[in-house]
Amino acid sequence: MSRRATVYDVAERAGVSIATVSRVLRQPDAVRPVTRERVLDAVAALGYVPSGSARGLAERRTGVLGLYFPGFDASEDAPELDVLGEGQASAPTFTVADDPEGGPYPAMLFLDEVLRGAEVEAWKQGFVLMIGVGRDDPGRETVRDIAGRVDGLMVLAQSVPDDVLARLSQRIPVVVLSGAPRGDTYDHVSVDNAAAMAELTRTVLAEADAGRVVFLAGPADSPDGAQRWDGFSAAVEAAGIAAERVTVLRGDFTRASGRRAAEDMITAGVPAAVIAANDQMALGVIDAFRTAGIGVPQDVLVTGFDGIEAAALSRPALTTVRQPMIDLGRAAVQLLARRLERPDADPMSVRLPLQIVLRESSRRPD
Amino acid sequence: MSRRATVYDVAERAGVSIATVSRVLRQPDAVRPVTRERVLDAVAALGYVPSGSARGLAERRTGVLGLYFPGFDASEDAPELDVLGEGQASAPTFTVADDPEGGPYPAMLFLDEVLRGAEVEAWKQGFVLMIGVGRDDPGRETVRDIAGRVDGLMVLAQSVPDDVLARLSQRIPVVVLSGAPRGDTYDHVSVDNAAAMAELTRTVLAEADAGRVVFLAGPADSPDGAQRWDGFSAAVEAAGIAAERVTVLRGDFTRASGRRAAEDMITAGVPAAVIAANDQMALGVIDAFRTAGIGVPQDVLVTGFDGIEAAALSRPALTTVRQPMIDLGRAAVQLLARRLERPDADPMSVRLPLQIVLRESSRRPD
DNA sequence: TTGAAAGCGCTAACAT
DNA sequence: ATGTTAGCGCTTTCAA
Repeated sequence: MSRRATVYDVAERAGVSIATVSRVLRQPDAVRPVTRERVLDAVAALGYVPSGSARGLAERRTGVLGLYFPGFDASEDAPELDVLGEGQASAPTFTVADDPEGGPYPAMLFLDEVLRGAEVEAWKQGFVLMIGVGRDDPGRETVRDIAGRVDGLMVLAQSVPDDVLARLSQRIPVVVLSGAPRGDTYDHVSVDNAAAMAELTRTVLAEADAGRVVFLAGPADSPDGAQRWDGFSAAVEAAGIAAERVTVLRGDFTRASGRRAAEDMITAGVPAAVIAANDQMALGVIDAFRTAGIGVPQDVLVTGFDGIEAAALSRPALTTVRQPMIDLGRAAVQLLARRLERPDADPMSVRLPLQIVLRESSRRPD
Repeated sequence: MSRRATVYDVAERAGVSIATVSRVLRQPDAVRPVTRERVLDAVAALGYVPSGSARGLAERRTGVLGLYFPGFDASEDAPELDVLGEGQASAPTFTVADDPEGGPYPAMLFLDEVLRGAEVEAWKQGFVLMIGVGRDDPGRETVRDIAGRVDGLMVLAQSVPDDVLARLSQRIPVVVLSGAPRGDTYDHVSVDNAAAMAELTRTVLAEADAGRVVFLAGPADSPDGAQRWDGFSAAVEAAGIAAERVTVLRGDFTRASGRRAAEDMITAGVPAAVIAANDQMALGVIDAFRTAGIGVPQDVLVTGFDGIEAAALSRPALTTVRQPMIDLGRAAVQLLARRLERPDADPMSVRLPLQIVLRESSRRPD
């Protein structure tokens, strides 16, 4: 890996100018076949790979789309992994075990699916994807760093403060994912959290006494969480119960916080139904109830929100509202691609449909 | 979004030179506080975001790691999604349904988990990740494109031909994931497919007649698939059966191909056990057997390989060999980070342990 | 069809 | 502490 080959090296070796080298790579037909071959040979011989930075600088575009999100839920305390350490050679290449309960990592979650969608669509459209995960940087370096390297940026709602977002969008198109629309400065893809939660709540209230329902809320600063509360409280009020009278517990969207909340409920008296602001917490609730010997749905109904995979596969299967996560990612890419083509088009807001999925956990046995 | 602000604009507005602007951003302490403030004000006022291309060119490094993989399994025929079309406004914001069977997209698969691992580790180490998914490009443009934009590249085994890989590694460090080690030119992270498959096979042979076992192989060009076959055949021979006598069916790692293979088996006579080269195919086999009223594990044992999530959650739960997918991704990033620090270190090969997970599908009922 | 030369926007010596 | 300047490696007019 001596010194990296550049256009100059290739040009010299092929006996042509750097302009010709560039042409061979960009518009091969503009070069005489003989010349082209000579250049291609030199390219191969030198292992020449064009510098993306130089090209990006000269072309003033990169062909890369950025996706930025806040940070990892539980993965922040991912276990240490040190493959570079000693003692590798002596380790066994496999072990045998009876089905171990859950590994050290969480299952596929919201972000993974959004990412998958973005990948698929970027791939279809011929873009490359750059992924940045926020760290606790005061100066918001990471997101700016990414913004400087891409043609367009997708950000998860609330992962970036408004002022930073405003500045970034001065440089490149920005698409905001989910959450409440933020004015109409940016392109936006969202879902109708409130409407779906209201409907889901109505369904539950058909089976459970509105006065004995507990709402398990998300973190106070989550816009999605807030919208879900809005939908819930609207439905409860419509059923003739003041929202203030409902028991509200607050979690942080993690499974563990759901377990804790359920333990509190057990202490205070098991409710008729628990409506959680996301699946993870709902699953935690079910965990804790099971441990305590309380049956779902026999003794208490439970619902979630998001539609992660684990919700479909839990026992009992969890009633939830499925977000079109993959399509959210895809839509964001489409919006970005569109704006890159037509920079001056009006900001567009796309609202994707949610799907309420009724399953065992909310269906009182006959 | 007039013209993008550059260092020159900022410098002019702040009444300083471009060098000072650059300093304020790179080494703030080297600038007098008053000056720094002036510059920062100008930055904010102009919405200045440094160009990653220019910076990368000048610094000769980007801080980005690349991850390249072949293409999407089944997602190539992902359904059309057109969010930009008409009629959006009138669409309902949600729908209600009883638990729908499987959506249009596959569950979280091998690649998704590897990706997650890479993300986590890149995040920990302060790198940004660039993801490229291969298209059927003759000139291998995509991977070269990525290689030109990153400081180091991770590729999935067999997703890139040897000659291309060799060329790329002339420019930047390359880490190859999984599969058989390719000489010792690159850093490498792999697993011992053969040993684990041999052990798994032995376990199955303890319950099923070796003469009545079917091996469901992967595509002929998969090195992982080949290694799994090696392990299987070794175990079978050790049991006193010539490998040639074993019935071998070939699939392409998809669930559908597993279903087809099972249908063939049903026609030819249901075997005592099916050992599949990956989980997807094993799940397909179970699908088809269930449809035909053949019980797993009562009538036939089935095992997979990979340890994807769906394997743990299927009915019956699938015996498999769990790959440390997340750790594979993390290890690759660690290897890359190490090499960027010490470019001349000897190529390193890390072998991660597999875990054989015995579950219902291979456990003959008492 | 090919070459010469002027940027693209930034960093990092080197001067001051 | 700040300014000047020479690249970094490529694309793209404009000429020849």
